[in-house]
Amino acid sequence: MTTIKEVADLAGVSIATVSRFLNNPDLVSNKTRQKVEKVITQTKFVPSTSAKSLRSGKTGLIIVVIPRIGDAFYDGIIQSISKQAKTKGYNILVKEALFSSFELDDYLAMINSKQADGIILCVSLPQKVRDAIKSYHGTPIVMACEANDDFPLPNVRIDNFLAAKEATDYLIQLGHQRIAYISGYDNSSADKQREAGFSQAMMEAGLSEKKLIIRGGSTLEDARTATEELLKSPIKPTASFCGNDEMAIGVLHELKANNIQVPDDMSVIGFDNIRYAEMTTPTLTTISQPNRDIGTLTMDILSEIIDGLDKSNHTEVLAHKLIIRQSTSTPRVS
Amino acid sequence: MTTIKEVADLAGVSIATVSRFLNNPDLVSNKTRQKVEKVITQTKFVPSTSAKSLRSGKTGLIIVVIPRIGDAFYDGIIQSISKQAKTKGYNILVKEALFSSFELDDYLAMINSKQADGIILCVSLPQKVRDAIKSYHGTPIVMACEANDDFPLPNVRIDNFLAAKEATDYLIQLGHQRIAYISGYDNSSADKQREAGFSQAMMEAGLSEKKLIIRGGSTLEDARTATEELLKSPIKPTASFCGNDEMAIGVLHELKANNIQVPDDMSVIGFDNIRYAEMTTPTLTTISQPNRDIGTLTMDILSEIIDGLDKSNHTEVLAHKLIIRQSTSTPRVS
DNA sequence: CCAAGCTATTGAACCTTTTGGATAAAAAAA
DNA sequence: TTTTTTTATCCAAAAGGTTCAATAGCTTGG
Repeated sequence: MTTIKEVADLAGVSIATVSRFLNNPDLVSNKTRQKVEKVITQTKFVPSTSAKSLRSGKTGLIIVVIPRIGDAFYDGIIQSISKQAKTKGYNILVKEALFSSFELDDYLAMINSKQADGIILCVSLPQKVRDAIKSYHGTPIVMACEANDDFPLPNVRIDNFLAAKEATDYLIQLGHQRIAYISGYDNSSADKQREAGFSQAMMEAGLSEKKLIIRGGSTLEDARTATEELLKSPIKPTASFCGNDEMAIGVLHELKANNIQVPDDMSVIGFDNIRYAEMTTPTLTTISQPNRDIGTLTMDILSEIIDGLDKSNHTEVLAHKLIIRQSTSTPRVS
Repeated sequence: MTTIKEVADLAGVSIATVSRFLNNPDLVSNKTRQKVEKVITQTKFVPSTSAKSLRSGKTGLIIVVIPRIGDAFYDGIIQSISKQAKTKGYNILVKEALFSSFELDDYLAMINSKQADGIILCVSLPQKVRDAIKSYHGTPIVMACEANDDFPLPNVRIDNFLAAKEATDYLIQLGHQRIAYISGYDNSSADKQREAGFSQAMMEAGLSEKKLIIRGGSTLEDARTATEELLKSPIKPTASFCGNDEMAIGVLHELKANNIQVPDDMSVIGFDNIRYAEMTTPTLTTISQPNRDIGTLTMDILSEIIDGLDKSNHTEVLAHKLIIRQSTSTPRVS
């Protein structure tokens, strides 16, 4: 591993000059510039990340935390964050916070150890973590798609409450009365908001008695048990609204396995509009989040905070959209 | 940001002792241990990552490069790598190498700058990168699911050639003669192997004239143009074999949009057995890769290399499996 | 009671880079 | 030519840890 010192020696200059060549090339004369450049290319010198960031206090890195690698929803977000990050000179790395495999200590280390210049959270912080970092503030954080109310962090998202209410209103307007809400990721504030929006819509329609809330999750297994519960419920829902598309697709699959026709016997609505939502049979009615815009904006705000602007409590709410496809219809008259 | 010096001062000990408390607690007496512990918890001290790794030459980090966040196939791999990494004391971060957004310089920086203790590549290295690092060797690398032959790196994978040949043989055995191969990710050596296996099977069956090779990709858009090409081909295939499930699902969707019945008018086989493969209509025949085993083994080997063992050219080939579902059948007699 | 052997702690060197102040060399002004 | 200004380079001090060799304080054995 070549060091800056070796490069300096080989080029016959001081290490300060090499460093300048790397960071402020215009401050070094043409002649030396060439000498240094030659040595650097032939030694394949790359400055040590740790030394660089120890000295400068900058890592050039943004860590994005998502609940699960391979969840189609985060595709667009990551891509737009990545793109925007590049224009600001940052590199992004993704951390999976799957099923509490990412623990308190991991969070604290990430936040307090200057491992990155900024953090984008696409997950809600577990209670324990919130408690632990309540007063203190290390690495700047912005939340995307999520938000927590007891410990506010700047965030960019849609109005999950309103979106869920609209979706539920749509089902009600179609004539459904007995409707189930099947939740998504545990521990997601967005999911809680969605559930609240659902309940609100049911209440306003005077259907509170006929609502059913089922704990879903994010795997096929979760969908299976949720569907089971859905089908054996005495309320006999004619429609179900899922906390995310992943869950909705699982439910669709399970309903088919149980010979329940969608939408005739059961309408299904998802949330997120992932790319698979239009590839199911029937295609999935869902709510679309402007994920690329969320990503771009999140990165912009994070970058401003890193540059010293105070954006605490800053909240940006973008527009969602109900996408009507084939999985919803008026309930079959029985 | 508290530093080790501040902790030392507050606890009335030297920084060496604090460091020892952190890394070799058994070398420090009970009394001092308590003093230091108290100060650390109340100052919320977390050692600086960069200082630590600058001095020790270790980062405790493994970077995993995958083609795309949100590709369901990498789910299991990342989870198993993560789990195994944890037992070895490493933390993993994921880098998306999407569509050449991750360039030569990014690769070189990652490999040469000691940013991580090891790298797991779930993508093939672009030619330019291979050329650039041919002789030199920085951070240890192991490939998972992929391999490149001109510049061999230790790798863990299935026999993609054989798997593809088997899948094709299966179609032939069902009675298909005019078969298309629709490729997956560009630049994937695994995909090239699959195509070769397909061609071999067709040749051995004397069907080389009746084969069709279409450049697919990894997005719905790619699937759309590939399906278009598939349908207007003079060869009129009765079966198509896709380089990955993502593509196969897209093709399934496009065929449906064109009113082509699967499997009656067209059999479809995918590759990877992602979780959505059993949720499509019809469910997807595909080849399953033992992705969790691949992940675990890859991490084991990487860890050994980091510890100094020589595993260059080490190749581990695990068993794949053809999973027959509803998307394949004998061709309709016409 | 003293030499020898432990144990717990410390001081200082070191890892690699950035950067501000000092210096030398070159160019411009007097 | 001498003085001033500008430009290019260098020296050395950080940055926050780890670790080795040295030291101080105790205990043990003879």
